[in-house]
Amino acid sequence: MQKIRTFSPDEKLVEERRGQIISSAVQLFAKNGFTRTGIRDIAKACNMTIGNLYHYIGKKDDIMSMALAAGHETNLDFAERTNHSLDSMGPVDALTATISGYFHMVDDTKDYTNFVYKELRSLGHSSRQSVLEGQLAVMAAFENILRTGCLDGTFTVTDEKLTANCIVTLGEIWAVKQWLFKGRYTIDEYIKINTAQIMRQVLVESS
Amino acid sequence: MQKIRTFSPDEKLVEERRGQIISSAVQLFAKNGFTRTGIRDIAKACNMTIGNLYHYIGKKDDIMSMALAAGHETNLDFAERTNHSLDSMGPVDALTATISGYFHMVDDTKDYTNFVYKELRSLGHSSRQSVLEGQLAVMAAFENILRTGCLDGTFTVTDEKLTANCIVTLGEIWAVKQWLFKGRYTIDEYIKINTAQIMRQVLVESS
Amino acid sequence: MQKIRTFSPDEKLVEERRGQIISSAVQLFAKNGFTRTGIRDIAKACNMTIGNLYHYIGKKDDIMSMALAAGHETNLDFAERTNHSLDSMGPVDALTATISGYFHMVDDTKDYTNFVYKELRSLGHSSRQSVLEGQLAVMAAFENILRTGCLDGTFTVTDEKLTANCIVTLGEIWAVKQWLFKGRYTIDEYIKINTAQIMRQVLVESS
Amino acid sequence: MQKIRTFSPDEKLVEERRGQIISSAVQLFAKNGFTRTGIRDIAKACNMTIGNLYHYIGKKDDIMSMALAAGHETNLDFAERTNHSLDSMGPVDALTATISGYFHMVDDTKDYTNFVYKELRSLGHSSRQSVLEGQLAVMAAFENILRTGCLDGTFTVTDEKLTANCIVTLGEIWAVKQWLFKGRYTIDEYIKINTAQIMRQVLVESS
DNA sequence: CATGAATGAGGTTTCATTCAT
DNA sequence: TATGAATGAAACCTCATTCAT
Repeated sequence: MQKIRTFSPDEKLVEERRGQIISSAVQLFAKNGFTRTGIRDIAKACNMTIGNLYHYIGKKDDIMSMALAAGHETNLDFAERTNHSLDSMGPVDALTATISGYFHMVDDTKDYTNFVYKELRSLGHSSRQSVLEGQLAVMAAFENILRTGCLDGTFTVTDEKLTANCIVTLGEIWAVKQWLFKGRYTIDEYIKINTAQIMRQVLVESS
Repeated sequence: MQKIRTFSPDEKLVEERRGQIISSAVQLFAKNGFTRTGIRDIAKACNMTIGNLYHYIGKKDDIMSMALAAGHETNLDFAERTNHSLDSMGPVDALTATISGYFHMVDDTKDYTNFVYKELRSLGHSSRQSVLEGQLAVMAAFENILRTGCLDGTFTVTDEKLTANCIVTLGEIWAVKQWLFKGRYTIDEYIKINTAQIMRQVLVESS
Repeated sequence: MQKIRTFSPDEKLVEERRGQIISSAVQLFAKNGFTRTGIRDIAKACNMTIGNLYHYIGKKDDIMSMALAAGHETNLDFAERTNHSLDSMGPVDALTATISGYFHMVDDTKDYTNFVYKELRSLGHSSRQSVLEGQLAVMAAFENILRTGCLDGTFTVTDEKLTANCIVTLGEIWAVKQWLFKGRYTIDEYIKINTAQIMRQVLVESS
Repeated sequence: MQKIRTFSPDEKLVEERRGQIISSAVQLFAKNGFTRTGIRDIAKACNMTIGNLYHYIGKKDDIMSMALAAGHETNLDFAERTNHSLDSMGPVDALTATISGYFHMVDDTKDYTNFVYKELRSLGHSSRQSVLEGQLAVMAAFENILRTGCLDGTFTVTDEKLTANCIVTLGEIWAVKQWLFKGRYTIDEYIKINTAQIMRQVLVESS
């Protein structure tokens, strides 16, 4: 988590420029992958010259680190918020709300999800660990809801880990398989159908 | 599907060498991505010299094309075999067998699956179409079973496409998220649990 | 010796700023060389911003020119003072005093000496000529003393040029080979021993 | 002392090409310094293309390392040979022969000497130590002769280290101050005069 | 059939210099 | 007078591909 080199003393500006860089870059990374995306492409995409871009980063890899860090934080935040949802709701509502929240989050950060699917396996050890940590936190949040539901008899689940993974994956796949869903479903329809299916899986059968 | 250049007239040898090249390359592509994998790495991995390797391919891209073509064929074969399964079994058995068959196939070709997840979005239009066609064929096979089951009252499914996608995805994810499953489940356990879950989703509730 | 561009009409200030710039820069040039020393490093070392620094110089090369000019002047001054020393002293005292004066001067301007040793060969023709002229002036001053001593029978020297060069070099080497002398000799010890050795070389043997 | 990357398995060729590279590069480094010398310049100087040059080195720095290593070895060899000279000669002959040998060696490797004078201060710690070690070995060889001569009453020297340094420096300066000597002295004349001077310094005065 | 040295275009990165504020 | 963001040329380095042996 070391500081990234910059030549500018103006922290506000640095933050702003880095934001532009990351969001342009993640789009390109998601489409073409890290290696195929040239610095020139990134610079062009965020209307900077190459030289200027390098005032805000130290090297190309830094862009990836920053993008991963941002996504990681988003995941941790989501997990934290989710863990509070059980305070005010029953398991069924909590699960419904969390699925919807997660799927919407994925929809808002499609590029990040695709980028991670593309690059995860080629990341260095520490970056990779950090990404996985974020994903595990989200899964743990779902597991928590499922476990609570099992304890009070609302849900019946053989293996919470696997079910949580299934839910998370269905969300991610929305971003990853856009080619399949585009034009067929809106995100809300997709959520509705999948939520129904998931509920069929986990709810105790009411005779 | 244009012919790939070779300098050798011996088709047997060409076939053999290309097989070596593809299987070495797909491993590397899955781990490091196409661009990060150098011709040198591929040559080393299959114990050829660069010069010799270039006797059997025309350019680096050809290796990718060949790998994709091989995967495509595997998918089409699988779909075809599956479509015959209903001739001799009921929908429940057919679904169970097909899930198992598909998941095992993914397990046997993990590298290919990861490679596709990594590179699909950066492929050129025609290669991409061809890959998607293969995936759709597999999905269609599952849809076919589900639809048959619905017609005879065994299954109840809101949206066959989505359910088929869910099944296929759960299979692929076995390869893609090895970091999550490794050491926790064997492929057979994974199949068993997921099959059970899927059945809960699609089987008509027997009161 | 063309004028160096400045945006400031205040000559006092220009002079002052340039002094700061040169002394910071020469230190860095001596350690890292001209090319490896960035404008940024120089600006930081003299607590200016890049923009401000460029108000007092036209281009990076100007800093080098100014540094060389300053050293050149120091050399000429030294040579001039030396040429007067024979007016009031005999050759032995004059030589002793001049050696001491020269070695102390080198000690005071170590950075400049190292900088010249590093960069001399890569200078353009005219800068280079100017530096050499300064060095020759100093050598000539020593030659003059030696020649005078030879004429009056105090010294015996085969080749005044070479002996003068030897003396000057022993002085310069104090700055250049600091790694060898540091902690072993003070400048005054170094002067004492070397003076003795030089005297043994040049004094007529008194039987 | 780690191996330098090469793509060629032919060690003979690698050795040969590296020899060409080093000798071309050292010339350029001596004249323009390491940083000002571009890879293009080096490639041009040894009639290679940039790409081909990079088959025999890993990075520009490697060229410097190799050049330093070669010079280092030359120094150690010289020191070793010198240490045997006392076996068969008296101190006076040994000193005369060694001075001549050393000065000739410097003359043969002028570029290396100039290169070291230019770059020593900007080298990283370990390269630097290695160069200094070589220089100290040569100095120690001279010290050894001087000390032997003092013990048997032939020489009288106040400080062997300083005298050894003086001798070595006079040799190096032949390469460094070519501008001063060129056209005035041949290397043999330079050796003759300096040897005489040094002898005057170190020989016990015979009344 | 096999080899690997050679090529050169294109990628990333650095840095002196300018100029609007 | 002072600032530092922006520029773009040029540096280093990689790698797919060819071709003489």
